[in-house]
Amino acid sequence: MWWHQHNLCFRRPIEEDYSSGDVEEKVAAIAETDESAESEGVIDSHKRREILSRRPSYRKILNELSSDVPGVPKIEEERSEEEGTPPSIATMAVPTSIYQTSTGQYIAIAQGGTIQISNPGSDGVQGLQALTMTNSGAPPPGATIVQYAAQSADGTQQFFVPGSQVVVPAATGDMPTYQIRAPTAALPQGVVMAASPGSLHSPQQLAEEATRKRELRLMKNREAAKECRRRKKEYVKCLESRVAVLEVQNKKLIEELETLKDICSPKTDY
DNA sequence: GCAGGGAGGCGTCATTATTA
DNA sequence: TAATAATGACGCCTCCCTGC
Repeated sequence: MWWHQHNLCFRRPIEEDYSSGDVEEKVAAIAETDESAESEGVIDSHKRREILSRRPSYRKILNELSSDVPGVPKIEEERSEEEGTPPSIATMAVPTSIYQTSTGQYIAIAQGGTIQISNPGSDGVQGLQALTMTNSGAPPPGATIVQYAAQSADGTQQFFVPGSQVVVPAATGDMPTYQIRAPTAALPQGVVMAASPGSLHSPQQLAEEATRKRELRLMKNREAAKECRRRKKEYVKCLESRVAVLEVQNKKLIEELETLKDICSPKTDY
């Protein structure tokens, strides 16, 4: 079976170095080699073991198990509704720009103008808050008013924006409102200007950029670790259920074998 | 109530796998 | 091949159970 091929060995020796890709092809090729080798009595078991001990992905394992076994749920690429993802996030576009606020929140501006806010401590996309961009009212030339229904915004956030853009607080209405615009006029108090990576000069700016990148990387890895643990739990559940099924099958086969033995071995009456 | 231990989750780092 | 995602390992924390 497939999981026997992988031998559930997730950690390969460090000194071993494989190039990525085509595990299945290599396994199949080795299997063919084994068939021909059996006649010669030579099996390259070491090479086979090396390739088969490659650490698999839980997602890949479970998806392939699912294709083999009907009824086994597949791991979806994105989280399902069990995670409580709002419907608007389900169709979330890929962020093209990610900014960080002074309070640590991350703002992703996707293609099409969709804006999401993510809290670093939040659980994945659950922390994302959908924003809407409007041009209502009479914004200054070149300005876009950003309205968002933040649940915990204090209205005093400062956004780090790459390039020469700034985010200007513009309270118009009940919701906190910001404007992203070029600093053609004098900057209001509290507005933060951030240079683009290409124009960073001072060590302080470089350090801030490095810190931002690190925070972003940690946040992504944090979410990845959560997702990985969720997949691992699902994978273990899948294996446990498969063990139960196979035990039942094994028991039935043993019973069937005993029945056939009784039928095929006539009693000798002397 | 309290100490101790096991289980489970989380964040981070290092490493490996995958993708563009 | 570089960038990114995925995952193992480790340490820490919290919760729950058990024995005293």
